[in-house]
Amino acid sequence: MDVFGAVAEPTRRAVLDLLARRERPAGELVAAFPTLTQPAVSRHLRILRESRLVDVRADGTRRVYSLRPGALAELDRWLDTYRRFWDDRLDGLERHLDAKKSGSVRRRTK
Amino acid sequence: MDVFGAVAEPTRRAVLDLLARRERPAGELVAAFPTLTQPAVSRHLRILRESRLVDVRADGTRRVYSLRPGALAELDRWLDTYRRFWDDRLDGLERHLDAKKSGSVRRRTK
DNA sequence: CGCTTATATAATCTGAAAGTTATAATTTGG
DNA sequence: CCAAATTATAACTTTCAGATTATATAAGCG
Repeated sequence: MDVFGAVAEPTRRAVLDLLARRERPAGELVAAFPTLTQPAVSRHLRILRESRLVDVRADGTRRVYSLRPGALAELDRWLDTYRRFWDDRLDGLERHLDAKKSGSVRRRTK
Repeated sequence: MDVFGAVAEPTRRAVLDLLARRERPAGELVAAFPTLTQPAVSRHLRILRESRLVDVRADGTRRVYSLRPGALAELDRWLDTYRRFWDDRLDGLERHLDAKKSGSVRRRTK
């Protein structure tokens, strides 16, 4: 599965959101989705692994997952082609600069 | 179908790529995919319409499709959360500025 | 060692997505 | 009007992603 397919799934985006804050062992991620079974989450993690969106490191029996930067950059590059369609008022650049200066995550503008 | 799901499909991304250069009637888009039938492409166009990624305008019997900026901005906003993970070397900003200055589409860096 | 804990994999089921053929709807030109 | 052209929709089939249950694998602990 490619990166586009990987992030198309809401649960997987939620996993990425959790990992964006901090790395977590698989069990914690399983617990974060009470409506899903452990194998279901494990399968999502496998897909995220295979599409290079996350890293895993062993810690005893635990498997600690962390976000992996590179893969999402592919999405960003794809968006480059289209960015000019809404970017002409420089909003995107302003957001970009703002995010960098403050070092924090920008809130939605609208 | 949401925007993430819409762009997850390779054919639909190819349609967006074609529309990024210029607007095109449905028939031209159908012709661009010789391995698919007309209804198959028409269905993809419907999905792109419903997810607000394209606009349609009637021209006689023709239906002229064009790219619609707003929807992809949602993807861009989602990426904002993760951008800092690969943006620390300022590459993303440089690309951003470069693309704006040159007014052209940046080639892949690697 | 076994037993428990943590996670992954296998086998299977199910529903949704995407493709096909056939047909409808709409506009235009003669 | 009628026929051709263009596009959309309907009905159906097939493929595939995502879920479940059951089981395997592997590490830590008494």
